[in-house]
Amino acid sequence: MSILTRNLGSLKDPSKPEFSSENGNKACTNEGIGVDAAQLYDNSAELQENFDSGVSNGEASAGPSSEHSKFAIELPRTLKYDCGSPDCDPTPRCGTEAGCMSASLVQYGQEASAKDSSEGEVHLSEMCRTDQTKEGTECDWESLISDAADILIFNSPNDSEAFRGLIQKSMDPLTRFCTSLMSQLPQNDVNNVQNTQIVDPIDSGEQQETHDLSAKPGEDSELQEIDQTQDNPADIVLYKNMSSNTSEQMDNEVAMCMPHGSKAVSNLHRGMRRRCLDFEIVGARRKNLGDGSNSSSSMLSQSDEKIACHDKQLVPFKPGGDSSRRRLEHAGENESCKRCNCKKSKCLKLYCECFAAGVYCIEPCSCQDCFNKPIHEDTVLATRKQIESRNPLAFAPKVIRSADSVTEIGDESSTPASARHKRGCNCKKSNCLKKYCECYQGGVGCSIGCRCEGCKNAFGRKDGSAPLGTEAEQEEETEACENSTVDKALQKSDIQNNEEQNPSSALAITPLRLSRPLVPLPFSSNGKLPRTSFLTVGSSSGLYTSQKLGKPSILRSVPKFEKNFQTVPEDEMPEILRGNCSPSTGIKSSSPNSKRVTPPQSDFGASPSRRSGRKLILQSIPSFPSLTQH
DNA sequence: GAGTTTGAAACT
DNA sequence: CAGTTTCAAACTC
Repeated sequence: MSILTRNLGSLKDPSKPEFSSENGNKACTNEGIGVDAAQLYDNSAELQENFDSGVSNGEASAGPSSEHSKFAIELPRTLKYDCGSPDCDPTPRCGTEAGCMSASLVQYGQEASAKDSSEGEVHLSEMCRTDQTKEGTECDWESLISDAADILIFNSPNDSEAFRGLIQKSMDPLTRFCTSLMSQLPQNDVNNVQNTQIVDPIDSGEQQETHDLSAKPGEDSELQEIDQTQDNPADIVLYKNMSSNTSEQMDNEVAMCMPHGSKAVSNLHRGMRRRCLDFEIVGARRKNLGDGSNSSSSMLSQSDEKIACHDKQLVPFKPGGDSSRRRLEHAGENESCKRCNCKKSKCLKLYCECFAAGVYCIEPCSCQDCFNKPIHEDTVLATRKQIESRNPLAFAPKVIRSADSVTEIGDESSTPASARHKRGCNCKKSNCLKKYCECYQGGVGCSIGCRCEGCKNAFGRKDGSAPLGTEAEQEEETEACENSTVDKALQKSDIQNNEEQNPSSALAITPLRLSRPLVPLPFSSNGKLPRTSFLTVGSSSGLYTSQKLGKPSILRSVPKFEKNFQTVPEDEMPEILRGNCSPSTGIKSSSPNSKRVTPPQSDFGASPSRRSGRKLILQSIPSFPSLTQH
């Protein structure tokens, strides 16, 4: 609790000392580091603007959509955490996304603070209306809901409750969403809520699908276990709070749907903030999983892996200390979770993988003078803002999934791979055969946009030659996905990536830095290429698709899938939204450097993978009106 | 584990 | 915008 409170306080309180931590003095010296709360708020405003702009681009109903987009962005990110899809490589990406989430959430909260509560209310109410009235939007809601569920689980339980209704709703027809939500809230008992929170997040992944039903029964048990197993009192407290505050939260939920629940709105925002900040909870959860004693653990195991990846984000704070240790152990299993080793950047530059990934540094990091910690949240956000101001895509996923079919982007076609590095590499000596190469590292082929020399990228050469060529590479590729050929593989992986990376996805301007591009940690701990890694950002694709296709198509298609799969893919929404949000969003975006940036493309197409269903959903999700370009 | 290589990020 | 420097990861030994 105390932690939670602190976090909230820090977020809300502009006056809060920027650097409370031991490093505080250093931080001040750092340029750009010392940013005041006002700046942060400004960021929020900017974000807001981005969204609005996106809206303007889109349809008339843009207003609401903007809010949607916000939610979508945030929510999706969360999903990533759990998304444990069986296929998914529990790679670091997860962590990254989580980080994104946190960041996004934070910003979101800031926005809320900065903005008029009334305004927020309107948006929310409109959202509800929109959903009710529009089928297309339904998808959005569902996705949002599912996302929300994830958030709830991983982030603060309290907040999650607020969404509980939404989550439940997800199961129900959207049309009834708001109304039912309100009516249901009262009926729900705490247990259910908790269960929902826990379970839903998991759902996001395929596993989730499989486990959803099974999981629910054990939800209570799981929750209990958490309490029992938790080393960290703080975590326990949080979970318990959830139950205690249920009524209040319920109110909040209702407010969300309620047209004029300014209070509700504020609460909601607050909740989001809390989620962002309360990583401990997640950690607790993880611990739980890590203990593996639970019956539920089995189902969580997969997601757990991912979660482990998120350790950084999830466990920025170590209230208890023990928890972090456990996590580490856990994480150790998956080396995929990387930690930085920054010496001079203070982990506030893109040099820092953690920072670049949008995640906080955690214990395992060997960094020095690290400011990339929750305590320095302000600094981190400010720095981010700075960097983004320089390069809006700085935090976008480095690898953008693009549909092969999509030709608009142009260059992309050169590479067989469906995904591309947003800027392209500039390798001179590695021949794009080592992880020095971001394209290779990201499991994507080089494209025309790359300035590499002697490209031999196993995933696809710059010249467009088939991926794979070198024997050694083939091995890797084979491992990774046999994919060199493969769109399918890519798609499959894309799904994961989308969920994970997307957040920031490609989309050009991600208003909220939330999403962190997945950290390029595609490679498995053993150094093999991550199967999923190459997949890349699907979300962006979603966005792209939406733009191209236009809302109508999207909306129509989406609902269909949604119904089939209640779980909505996390990222897609956000990406799409982002795309809208960013004025420039268009299909292409150019990096400040004039380096080539490939917009995310969607490959709607299908992915044969088992996740296909899910993937489709994600892509289709972008039903937001604002998304459509015209 | 230390040292080297590499290329992105940052700076000029 | 190009060139240079800085940085930290990737890699090698």
